[in-house]
Amino acid sequence: MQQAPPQSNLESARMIFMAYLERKSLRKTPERFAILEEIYNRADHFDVDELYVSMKNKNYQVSRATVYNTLDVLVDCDLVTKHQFGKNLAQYEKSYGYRQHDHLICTDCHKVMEFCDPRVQNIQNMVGDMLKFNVMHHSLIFYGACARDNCENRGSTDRQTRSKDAQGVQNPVG
Amino acid sequence: MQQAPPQSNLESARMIFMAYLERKSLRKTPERFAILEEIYNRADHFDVDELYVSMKNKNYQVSRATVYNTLDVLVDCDLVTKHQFGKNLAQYEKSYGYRQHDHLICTDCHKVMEFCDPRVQNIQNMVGDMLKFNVMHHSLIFYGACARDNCENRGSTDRQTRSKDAQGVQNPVG
DNA sequence: ATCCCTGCAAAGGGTTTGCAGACGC
DNA sequence: GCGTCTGCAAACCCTTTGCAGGGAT
Repeated sequence: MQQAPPQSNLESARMIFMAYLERKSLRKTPERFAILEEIYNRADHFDVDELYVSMKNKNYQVSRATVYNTLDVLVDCDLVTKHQFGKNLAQYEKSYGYRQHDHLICTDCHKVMEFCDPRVQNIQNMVGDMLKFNVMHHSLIFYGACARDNCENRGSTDRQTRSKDAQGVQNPVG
Repeated sequence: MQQAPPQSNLESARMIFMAYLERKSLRKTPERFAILEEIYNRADHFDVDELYVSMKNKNYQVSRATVYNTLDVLVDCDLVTKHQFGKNLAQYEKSYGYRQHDHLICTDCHKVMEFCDPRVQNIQNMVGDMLKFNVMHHSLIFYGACARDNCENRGSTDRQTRSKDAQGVQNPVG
């Protein structure tokens, strides 16, 4: 009657982070661990500002510069993945204990869905071999229209006028 | 002893563009066709500024605003594809008469290679069906290390200090 | 005590926008 | 002639950077 505690991933991540900082001779500051914790307590995707505001709302004092800096470190040790979902706004997502997956994005409402297909890995291996390329990771995104009844901006194909329709949305990743 | 004229794609593209502008009741300005021509005479990928400078160098008077505006229109009618190769700098590429392909990017020297694997299309179709998602297009990028002898920045894995190593390169797409 | 890391604010760089004049229709 | 498109420059927004003070080692 009980689920696996969501803390377990956080705990593992914390240990991995600790080891990484040690190995690289980086300092184990409280800010770095607080940011890691905040990320691993979140679901889905987020951008820098969402993370920053979220921590501010919990009265945790951090600066944007530190958030940026720490995210770089976390991406480097593979605890966080950075995405560029077609906008000029980096999106992040925890990656430890999260099964390998790729994304579908609705170009109307910007909803993000996930899927997993092992053939992607096969392609990656084969192409890497053929082109003598040591592939470390990949990004696969399908863009299209979702089937939600309440999908916003449905059929707004008119990007002729300089409008904010498809670009100015603050929270693209639901 | 003669190759297929590179103009043929340009001619087709021009006609498609013409029809599109007509259908959308947009104006057929000389700037729009000049930009289309410049793009279809280029090879590989480019960013907005490269295109802008390239036209300036040929003494063709255009403004950046018009380049941005026209690229939007061209992307909308599928004559040009827009990429976000992990940086905050949009890259573009002509897409008519160019076989469908995906990309490998060297994280050291930023060299871009292309490959084509039909299985990607299969995955796209299957995932779209399963998740009731009308997939229009996709982006698949493999990141890794190329095998070139003269690959720059090889092994610069230290992104700890705030450096420009992996980010500040001006011409990432060779 | 050292010097890396944080926080702040300013700078940077790509993209968007407002406005006036030009020109396709 | 009307209304859209262009060109210019300023505004915008995310991200990076410089610097001084603070805290991890």
